[in-house]
This record gives sequence, C-alpha cells and structure tokens, in this order.
Amino acid sequence: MRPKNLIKEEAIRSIALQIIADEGLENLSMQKLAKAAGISPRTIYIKYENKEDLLVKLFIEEVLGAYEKAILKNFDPAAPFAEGVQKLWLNGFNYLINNRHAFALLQHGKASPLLNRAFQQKNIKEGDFFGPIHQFLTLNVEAGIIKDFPQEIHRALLFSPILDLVAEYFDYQTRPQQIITPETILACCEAVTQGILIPKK
Amino acid sequence: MRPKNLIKEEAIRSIALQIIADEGLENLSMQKLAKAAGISPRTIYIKYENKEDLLVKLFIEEVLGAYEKAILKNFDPAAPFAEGVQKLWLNGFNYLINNRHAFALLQHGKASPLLNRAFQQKNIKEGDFFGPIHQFLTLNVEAGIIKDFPQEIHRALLFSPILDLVAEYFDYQTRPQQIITPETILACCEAVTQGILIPKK
DNA sequence: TTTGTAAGTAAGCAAACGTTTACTTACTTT
DNA sequence: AAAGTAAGTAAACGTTTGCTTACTTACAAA
Repeated sequence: MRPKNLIKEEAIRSIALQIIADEGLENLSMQKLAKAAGISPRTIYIKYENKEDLLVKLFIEEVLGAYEKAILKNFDPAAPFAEGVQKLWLNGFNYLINNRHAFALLQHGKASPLLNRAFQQKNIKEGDFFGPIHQFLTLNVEAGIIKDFPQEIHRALLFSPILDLVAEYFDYQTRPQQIITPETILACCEAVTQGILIPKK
Repeated sequence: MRPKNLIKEEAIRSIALQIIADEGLENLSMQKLAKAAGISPRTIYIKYENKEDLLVKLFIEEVLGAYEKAILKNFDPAAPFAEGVQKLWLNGFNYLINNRHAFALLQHGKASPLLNRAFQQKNIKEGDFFGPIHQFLTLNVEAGIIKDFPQEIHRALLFSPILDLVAEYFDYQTRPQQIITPETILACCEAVTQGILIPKK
C-alpha cells in the first residue's frame, strides 16, 4: 500500500501555524491551508476529522506539548527555588522567541473558547500538564520557602509575565532598538521572585 | 430626517461582544450578528465600514476604552507605590470579573494580528493609552522606590498576572469551590510587589 | 402638505466556506 | 503480472460568508 507522505503531514501543521501567526485564527480556512501547502483540501481530512479537530490537535500536541517539553528541559523540581524559576523562565523565553508561530497559537489558546475547552479536558483526563512544576511549587510551599497560595495563583504570578515579555520582544523587533533580550529576562525573573520594590537600607 | 436608533446601535456592540465571548472571534459573522440583534445585515454597514472596522472599534472604544476608565478610577499617580498598585489591581480585577464579554475580547486582542496592529497604531497616534500609569511608574523609578526597568517590562511584571487570575476566576465559577475572590487579589498584589519568597528571619 | 434626507429593511449578489464524492496514483503483497 | 489497498487529487456539493442594490419608512425643514 502507498505510504503516507510525512513531509506533507508536517507541511499541513507548520503552514497552519504560520497562517494563524500571520493572519490570525479567524482567517485560517481549510482551502487556504491546502493551497498554501500545495495539496488538495481532501488530504487534510485524511489526517484530521474536521477543522476543529485540526485546531485542537495543533494546539495540544504541536504547541502545548512542545512548549512543555522545552520549558522542562534540564529542570529539576528539587532545585533551589530561585534557580528553578530562573531555569523555567529562560527555557520558556528562549523557546518562544525561537518559535513565533507556536507562541501565536498559545496566545489564541487563552482567547478561543474551543481551545480553552480542549485544554481543560486534556488536563482533567491526563492529570496536570506541567507536572514537575506542580511538584516544584508544592515542595517549596511545604518547606516554607514561598507563600502558601493555590497552584493556579502561583502559576499566574510567576509565569504569566513571560508571555507578555515575549510579545514585547517581537514588537520591538520591528523598531529601532531591542529592549528585551535573554539577559533582561534574568533581571525580570529576579524581580518576580523577590519583588520589584527596592529594599530600604 | 429619521433619527438613528441608539438602542440598536448598542445592541450591535453588546451582542457582538457576547458572540465573541461565547463562540470565539473566529465564529463571529455579520449575518449571525444581525440575526441575533434582530436587524438587517445592511444596518451594521451604516455604522461600520466593514467587519474589520467593527472589530477594531469594538476593541479600542468599547473594551480598551472602558477598561482604561475603570482601572484608573480614583487612581492617584502620586500615591504611595503599594497603595497605587493595589488600587489598579482591585479596579482591574473587579471590572473584568463583572464584564466577562469585555474580558474575552481583551484576550483576543493579544492573539489577533488585526487587533494587535490597531492597538499599536492607536498608541502611536494618541500617545500612551494608560498615561497615569506611565506617570506613576516614572515617579516611583525616579524616587528610587522601584527598580529601573523600561515601562513595558514594569507593566508586564506588575499587571499581566491579573488577566490570568480573572481567567481562573471564570474557570472556577463552573466548579465546586471558588479559589479566587477579590480578597485573594490583595494577597496576590502584595506578592507581586514584594515577591513571593518568604523573607528569612 | 410637500419635499429632502437619513435610517432601516428584504432580498440577493459573487465569492469563499467546510466538507464530500468519485476517481487516480503509488506502492505492497500474492 | 495481477490484485488489493491506502494516499492523494480534482471537482463540486450545499451552505454561509462579507457586502450591496433597490426599496420603504420616519422624521425635519420648507
């Protein structure tokens, strides 16, 4: 039997991400995608049930999956708090600035009800997506090193600035000087863990 | 001459926001909007040039404008740092949890290239959108109270967690117990300004 | 009361939408 | 070499899209 063309399968995914990043989720159509990938619309339906199925799989597998893998690379949940947070920040920041298309869909994931629902169902079915981070935070709360907030709050406080900083990074790429670099990130990371107030002498 | 029906004008905007919040930006169509508002599609085009014009005006005027107004209510740029940040957090959080539809489009604004572009152009033309916040941060940097980061970085560190906390607030509304309340927000606000590390004795 | 003007509608345009049918191509197994 | 099978395509299905035309309604000025 004829083997499936893995190159085309990869093309569908990467070109879909590209269109979403450049024109927005609302401007992605199956016809446009097929044309850009140089294939027939029908071919997409061999691999994906329908448009929603394609979007959900793109988001969960291609984007969230890869992001999780990248952010947890060489991360040790038992590491000292500041060191662990720094690792996660650098991993996350570096991955996202080098994967603009994945970043774009990640942003859409927070806005689109479809993707939001898919993420929650995935989390319920397979347990915590970013397990080692959960473990890391629990350890540090139990050791009395960080304040005793629920996981979701810790995550919002510690990690949501990263996405905005990445967005600023891309904005500034189109202007005279870059103000957000990987070096900047270390200072931001410290500010988040220790606060941005300058301690009184 | 026939006066324009202000009720219908308001209906277009509020129902558009509702559809976007419930079904996503990618599922809003002019026909669906007209039907839901009980008017002819043509009527929308009396008030808005096209679909993009409608979306941009909704986002800039209806959502960003109202959000700015709400967040700056009773805010004094000359107030002490912790007090000022607390005010902004409470204003922002309370506005967003009471305006789910506006919150949804705000999230889309970070993901959609169209809305993103519109926001940047608006910012360039009319100067800083959240002027008093700019002033507030500048004052505190100059007084040596907070670290000397660029405005954009301060804003990402100080305010981006709010949106994620609001998202969690809405998520938890559909589940057994609410973990994020206006009272929680004060603790989060303190954690962001002073850090979440527990100081060593 | 007539006239001018803007608001609003019903109906429908071409184009694009997501999806499917009928078919061809390429490869494996017999 | 023939049969079998999955991959892939061209063309088009019916629907919906953004948007427009032709018309009616409601009001203010003359």
